[in-house]
Amino acid sequence: MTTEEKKILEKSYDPKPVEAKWSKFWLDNRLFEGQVKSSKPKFSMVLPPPNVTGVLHMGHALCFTLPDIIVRWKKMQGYNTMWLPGTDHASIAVHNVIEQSLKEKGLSREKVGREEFLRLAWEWKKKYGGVITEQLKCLGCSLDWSRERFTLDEGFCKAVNYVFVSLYNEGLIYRDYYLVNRCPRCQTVLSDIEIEHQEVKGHLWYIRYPLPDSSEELVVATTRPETMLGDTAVAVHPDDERYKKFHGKKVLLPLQNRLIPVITDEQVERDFGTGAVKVTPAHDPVDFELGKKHGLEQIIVIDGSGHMTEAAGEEFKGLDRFVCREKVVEKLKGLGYLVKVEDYSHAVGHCYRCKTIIEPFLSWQWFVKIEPLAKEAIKAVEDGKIVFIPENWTKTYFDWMYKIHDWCISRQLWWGHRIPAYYCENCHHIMVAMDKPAACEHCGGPVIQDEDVLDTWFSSALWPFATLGWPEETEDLKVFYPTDLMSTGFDIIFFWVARMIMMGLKFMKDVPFKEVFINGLVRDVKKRKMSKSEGNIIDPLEMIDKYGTDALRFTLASLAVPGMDIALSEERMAGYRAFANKIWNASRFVLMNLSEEKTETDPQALTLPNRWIRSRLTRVIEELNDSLKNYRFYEAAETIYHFIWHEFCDWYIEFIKPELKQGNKNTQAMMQDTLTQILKLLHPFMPFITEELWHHLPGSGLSLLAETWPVADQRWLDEEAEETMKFLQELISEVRRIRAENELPVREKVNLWISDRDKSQKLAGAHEEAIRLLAGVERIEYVTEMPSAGHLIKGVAGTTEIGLQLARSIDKEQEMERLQKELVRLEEDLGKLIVRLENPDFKQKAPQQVVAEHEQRCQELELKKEKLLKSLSELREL
RNA sequence: GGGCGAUUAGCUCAGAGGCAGAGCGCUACCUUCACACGGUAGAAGUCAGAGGUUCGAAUCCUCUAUCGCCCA
Repeated sequence: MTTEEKKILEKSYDPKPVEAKWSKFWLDNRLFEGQVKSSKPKFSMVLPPPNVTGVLHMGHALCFTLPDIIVRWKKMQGYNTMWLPGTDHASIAVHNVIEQSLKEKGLSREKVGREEFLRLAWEWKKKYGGVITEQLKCLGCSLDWSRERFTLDEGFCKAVNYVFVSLYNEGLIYRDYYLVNRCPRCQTVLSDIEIEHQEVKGHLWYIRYPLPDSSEELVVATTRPETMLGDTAVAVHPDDERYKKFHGKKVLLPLQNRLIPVITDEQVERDFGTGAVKVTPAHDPVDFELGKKHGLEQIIVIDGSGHMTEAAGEEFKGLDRFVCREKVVEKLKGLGYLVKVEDYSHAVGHCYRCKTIIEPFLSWQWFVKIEPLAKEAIKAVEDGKIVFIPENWTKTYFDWMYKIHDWCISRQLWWGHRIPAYYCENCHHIMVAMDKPAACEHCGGPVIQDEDVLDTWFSSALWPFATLGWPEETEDLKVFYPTDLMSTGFDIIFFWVARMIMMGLKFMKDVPFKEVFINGLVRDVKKRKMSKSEGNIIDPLEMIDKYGTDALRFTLASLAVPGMDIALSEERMAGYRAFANKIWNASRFVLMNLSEEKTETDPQALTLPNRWIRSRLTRVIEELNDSLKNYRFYEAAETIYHFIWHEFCDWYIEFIKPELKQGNKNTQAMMQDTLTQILKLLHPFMPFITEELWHHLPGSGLSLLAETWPVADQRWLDEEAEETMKFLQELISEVRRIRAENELPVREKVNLWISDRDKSQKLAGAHEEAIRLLAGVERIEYVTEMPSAGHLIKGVAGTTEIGLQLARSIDKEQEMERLQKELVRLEEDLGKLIVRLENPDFKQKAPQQVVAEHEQRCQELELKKEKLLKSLSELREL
């Protein structure tokens, strides 16, 4: 930048050109890339890969901004940082997109075939898969794009196959004929955790199952009458007196005219319905277990698309399951089998992708035997090798891990990692291998590969190490695994975090990350989930357009209280846009007041405001480090915000104006240096504006990101400067307050009297110019004896009495009223203190320091009260 | 049914034993020379309710109410 460009700043900050410039600059200069060979300590992370189908939403914005703050902070602290980005192939989501587009053309996946379908999917990925990554770059995240990965790229496929084969060979992956959750719309099975339970208002139908050749009958209650077509038993509790006479008998299944046994099992809940339940092993998870235990036949009456099968009977075959329900009920009613109907609400499983009601479905599927893996994963957290932040998520994690079910990993989809299992067409022998066997290892017959693909989460579970080149022994793997931090939402602790821990421990023999930071959900201002149907989505790109990326990032950081959901408000964002503008203008002021030649600071000759701001800065650095170390982003944001606006701008800059006017070079240099430190501290939160401003300062280098993080040098701490400054601030504020209360316009200059002459002259004497400027004062008098209240308007700064001399005369009544009001307020505070101090228990039991603080405060208030009373009596005597 | 969290200024939220806080909004004054996306000053609270522990509770414990989320 030329000197000319450096000098001139626009009057207000325009984020757009600045953001475009620096995001390109950072990438061009490869500032985000991790180094394989480096003497620095490493800090690595992997980005939770967004779906290729994704468009950037606030959840992403939050989940990516927070760790970016950490990465930039770490990098400036001298770490070799590496944050690996990438995308997830999102099996079901892409599958649905392609199927939809086929449907629009009057085609279906069956019609075009697997090969063509996959060709279309890859084409789609090429075209749209980069959208989300481009949007990510807008956020200014310091991601190492040279290491970008995709869960379906070549290396990843190899890793996935390797894992599948290994686990199979160890007996941790098996194939079973099992009742699984199937989405009839997506036409695939889903794992247990892909099911969302929702309360649904339904009915409880009571159906009569008669005993043949008898007038007796059993009445069963069910929420799904259509499944009765597949009943193979009725179950009662063995101790249920009502039904003892039915033990060992058979009942007639209406509509189907089959005889089914009455079985007894302790699992049966006697309180549910009539205490007798129908058993449909092929269509209900509980009944499935019951059926296995009692050796019952499994009759499939509903197929994978939610339609009735042949086994349901001629009359119902081909009907949709819900149409069939109505028909069955109607039929039962007509034949007198329906006893009654009750309203009943119960939880029903829905597909997490398309919200269709799940159908339990009996079929051959692949499973991961999870217990041995979960055991290690539990231990790692118990041993503190992985820490959840906030820690209450640990409990949730354990709760889930202890009652974990085997994981159904096969999906009846085409887009994804095809299961590396092969079947002999002759003898049906199963072979699991990295590559397709030429022929059956038993009989030499031809082999075909399993049609199904793996659950998307199976591959994402390998993300922290497969992205680093595993199963090859790469340098990246050696340097960057295990990663240091995983930042993600609580909604995928089970889907993803737990499984990464299991797979990492299994295949890398080490945890995939040391800390898991769980951020909240981003909600709208009314705390509702953002959703398209509600129309309450706040689009991050729109916000960036309106307020700038830095403002968006700062808003998210300031609202990120660990463990809490975020209610995002646009007003707040506008506030932080103003903050960006404030920094812009503070920098503008600094630039306008720098002299041409380069100056060095002389720490020995610093004036009060400089000593004060450096002392404060030192404390702020400590506070920031502490907040960031503990992921208290909101706290860090508040600290830096307050420091910049209300200390650096409101007091420091205002205070040094006289010194600058006098051409104090030392102050100039100090001001510039302080601004530099501030820009560094703010950089992780607001990378764009800070980078831009820093480049305007003389002596800047390649990038602020490559600079070192400020160190809290204890030598800068200056109690005396802070004390003096506090007095001057109180003094100035008190004058301003009195001015405002007496409606004195700025132009009407007043004279200021300050008591305690020796002390106050020592504190304020050197800063009269600043006091005059900030308080609108003409002449300052230091006195030992204050003139009486009739001549001055009185106030107290700290414990020092002050008085303002007006050009016009004082309104006695008004002034008395003002003082009276203040006296009342003061006495209230004092009263509370005295009550406490007069309590002997307090003095005895409270810590000495607390007692001392109370006593000191009490004395101060007493002094103040005395002065107020004196002023009042003086006025009264007038 | 089990679990987790919330309830503090008009709004959004901090605070986790020792003076009740911030931002926005509101009121009044101010276009003073970095900034009106600004400055100065101000008003605004039964810290959901009831008990308890403590010298002292918004903060710890128990219960209640309301709202939200997760799991079954």
